[in-house]
Amino acid sequence: MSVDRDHVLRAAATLLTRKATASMDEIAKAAGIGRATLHRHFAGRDALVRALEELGIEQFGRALDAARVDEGDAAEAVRRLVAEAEPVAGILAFLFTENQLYEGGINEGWNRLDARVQALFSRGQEQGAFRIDLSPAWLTEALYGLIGTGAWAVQDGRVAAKDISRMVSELLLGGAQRRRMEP
Amino acid sequence: MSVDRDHVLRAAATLLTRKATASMDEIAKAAGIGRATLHRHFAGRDALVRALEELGIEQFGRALDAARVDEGDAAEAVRRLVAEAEPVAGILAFLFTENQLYEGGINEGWNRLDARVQALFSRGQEQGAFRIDLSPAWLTEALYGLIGTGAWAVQDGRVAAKDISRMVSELLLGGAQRRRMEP
DNA sequence: CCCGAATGAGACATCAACGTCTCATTCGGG
DNA sequence: CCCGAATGAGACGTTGATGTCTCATTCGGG
Repeated sequence: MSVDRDHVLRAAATLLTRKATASMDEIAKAAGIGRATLHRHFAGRDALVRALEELGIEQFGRALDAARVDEGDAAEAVRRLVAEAEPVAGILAFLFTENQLYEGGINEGWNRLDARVQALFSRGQEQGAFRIDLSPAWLTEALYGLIGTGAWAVQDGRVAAKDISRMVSELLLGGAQRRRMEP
Repeated sequence: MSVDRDHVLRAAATLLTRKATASMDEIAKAAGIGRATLHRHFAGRDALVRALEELGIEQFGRALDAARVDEGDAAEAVRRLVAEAEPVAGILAFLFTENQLYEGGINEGWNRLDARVQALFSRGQEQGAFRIDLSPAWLTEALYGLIGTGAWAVQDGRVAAKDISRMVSELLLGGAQRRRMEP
């Protein structure tokens, strides 16, 4: 009987990824519960979005952990990160745009995650694996942007789901041009 | 006295890029006109967004023309396109997300533009300049996504405006890894 | 200079979503 | 089995945005 809070959040994330302006009623229906019950668990839309943000931060944090971004070859670490982040891509896409849509305080949790991603790119630069003419800050933005773009492309059927992780990491790391690594 | 329709659209684009949910009243104020006058020129919010879409399509079409994407080295053509598209980046970012936010028919005009961008990437692949394991469709999505991400990053001061064109095209073409072109 | 057209400010009704509340129903532990 | 807790459906008032309308003011061409 008791509503599974996590299940509701995941349903909300799935719907909001597809339609960021979905109403509380639509979210409730998508989660298979009544609107009143939704309000019993989340004080309001803001609270729901904030909870979703917490979930996204936690999940992406786990992805960073699972990808062991501090270990081994930086490029491989980026590939692992993109792959681990794939299940959270939808939530990230929603939150990434949400932060642009509504002006308002950024959740402090993002700063920690941003720092870890930036550290990964910095490490890659220091090891000589990444070019230094693209700033870690921009590479971090691009990582988020490409993950979100990929999530939408899959959503709309423009790219196959099975390819998206490779498409994102390969583009981010190697770009569109044919290349050969330096010796 | 007569209101400059184009000026209103540009003001709306600037505001909506920063806050996609801005009300008609906010848009009117941003354009320096009264809300009633805004309604006299655009039947409603939908009409305004559609007009903005027309503007974006036209401007990006001009960017494609100016970049001469059918001529010369494909990589250089991409650089020219990104540079030419920079002034429209804000509108593109807004429309790109708008198309995700609200389900609804896509303006036919986008198909023509998409086709031209995809043709550019296909040409690059055929000439051996671009890798063939990233589909033109995905590269096109990535181009839009990175332009939008760049516009936001500049908006929020995370990347310097003067760098963004190079940041986008270099990442899109060369990726984050150090590389050397094939002989 | 003068009159018509366009504008700005604001009143007004409408509408959709929100948040709160009630009440009957249902689920599940004791 | 039974009672309490949780749920679903829906009514209700509120709020914010929308679209329409009026009216005084202002601009600019003739």
